Amino acid sequence: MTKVRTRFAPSPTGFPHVGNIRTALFAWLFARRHGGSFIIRIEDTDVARRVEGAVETILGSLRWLGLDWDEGPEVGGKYGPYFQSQRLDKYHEIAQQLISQGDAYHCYCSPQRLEEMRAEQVRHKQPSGYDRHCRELSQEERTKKEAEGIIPVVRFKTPLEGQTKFNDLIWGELVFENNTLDDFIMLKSDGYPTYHLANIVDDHLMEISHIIRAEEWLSSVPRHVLMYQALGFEPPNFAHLPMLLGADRSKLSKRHGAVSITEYYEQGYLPEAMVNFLALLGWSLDDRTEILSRQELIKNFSLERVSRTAAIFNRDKLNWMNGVYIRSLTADEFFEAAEPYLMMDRLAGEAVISSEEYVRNILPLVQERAKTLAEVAELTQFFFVEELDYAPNLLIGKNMSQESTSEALKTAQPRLEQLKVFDAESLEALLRPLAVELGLKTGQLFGALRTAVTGRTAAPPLFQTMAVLGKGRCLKRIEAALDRLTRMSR
RNA sequence: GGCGCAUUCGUCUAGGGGUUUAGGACACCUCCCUCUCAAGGAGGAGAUCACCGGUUCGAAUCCGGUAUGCGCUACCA
Repeated sequence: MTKVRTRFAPSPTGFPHVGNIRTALFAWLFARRHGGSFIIRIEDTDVARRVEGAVETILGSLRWLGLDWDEGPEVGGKYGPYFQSQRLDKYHEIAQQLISQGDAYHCYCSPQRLEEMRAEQVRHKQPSGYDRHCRELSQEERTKKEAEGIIPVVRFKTPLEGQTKFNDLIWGELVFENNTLDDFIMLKSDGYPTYHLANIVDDHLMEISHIIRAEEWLSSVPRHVLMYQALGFEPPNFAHLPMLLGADRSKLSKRHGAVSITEYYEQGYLPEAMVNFLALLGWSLDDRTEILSRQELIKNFSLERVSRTAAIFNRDKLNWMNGVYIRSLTADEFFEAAEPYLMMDRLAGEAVISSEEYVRNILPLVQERAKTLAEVAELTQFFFVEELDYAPNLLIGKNMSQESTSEALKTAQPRLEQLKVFDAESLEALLRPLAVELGLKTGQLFGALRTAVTGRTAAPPLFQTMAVLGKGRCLKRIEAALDRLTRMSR
């Protein structure tokens, strides 16, 4: 195989869609798997849809996921420039060449005429497509149009008959009848190329070996192949990836929830989990392996194992996988990962700054309970608040009354007070026998204490939680709990 | 309307003529562990392999048709 060169060619028209990022991942994996190059090319040929800052966001997302590029924005490369808006001369040159060869022509049709033509076609339920009105214009007709000041577009002169065949690494051999293709626009009247022109020119000039992109481009391939043929260029290999769908099986879009990869960062998904999850959307190693590290992914990735059916983005599975990755972190790594999210919360953020040690003690208690990093601040909130806020009846456990609960807490109070070493072992050694003494089940006593101390019925294990909280806070909270209980009876 | 593609548990998927009582994972349910929640362990339920026909001794796997879905059909990518 010749040197592998793949590219990711986003257009900066908005946020980085997870579907696009998945495409980037596959192209990156393929390049890395074969020791090739991964190139980023910005397809900014649609002036009207260009969005400020989009390029930065896209690049930032790739960096976050660890998808590094060998050529492209910021790093340069000998095939640059990597922004199509800076390569206009190349497209004009090729367009001119095709015109001279008789493989392309100027079209002076107005948008209105095209629109009417389309409406007419729809009305008569005819195949849509350009009617080739300007295909055989004479020199005089053209000079006349030019004199009128009409700026033409350039259309490709698609062969009227014959077939165009090509092989796709994922879909196999595909055949299209040329007469179902119309004379598409290559160069717009604003001087910018359309996707089709810019794409084939750049992929050729940049010596791209494998075009790995989404399935939605599959039906454009014959057009591209026709252009490659007219130009005498060797077409690259094609590999079209199956689509990513929303839960209702329609193209993944905003109404399906988070579609921008940036939202996954914001919600606290780990890049490793995201990469692993995305890789499994349309690709699999075998019938059982789910968790694969970046290195394993690179080592095993192959286009042969890419599926041909569209995949629905399954949020539940992502959550599970993110949990797996969170649990695999060391305490230090988890702290590093969670810190930025903690900083976004006022109380947790203050704690990180004023007593990092305290926070470092807290985090292990929620690590195996968190599905996302953004969740950590919420899970640990009770460690940071001054006053707990909860419904008093949460203190009263199963088969317990207000009195028995008060009694239990009151008995525990002085004993905790007297405890010399306030760690998990000592607490357990103290509280288990206490439950027996009070004639309570451990769940009853511990439940009351848990609510008193955390304000919740679901929390990390009690003894560790109390130990981290410290004797002072625990006693204060138990006192507050007793207050609530007595206030209840009035 | 035309062209193209796809269709295996709710979801992601394995399996590509006999080894399949169609395997795994998420989600769901039960039980175990257990101070709650998680995590972990053991089970369970869940797929007439879209449908119809054909080829074959034998089809989820090959072929044809139908249905459904998706993509393209822009001076958007």
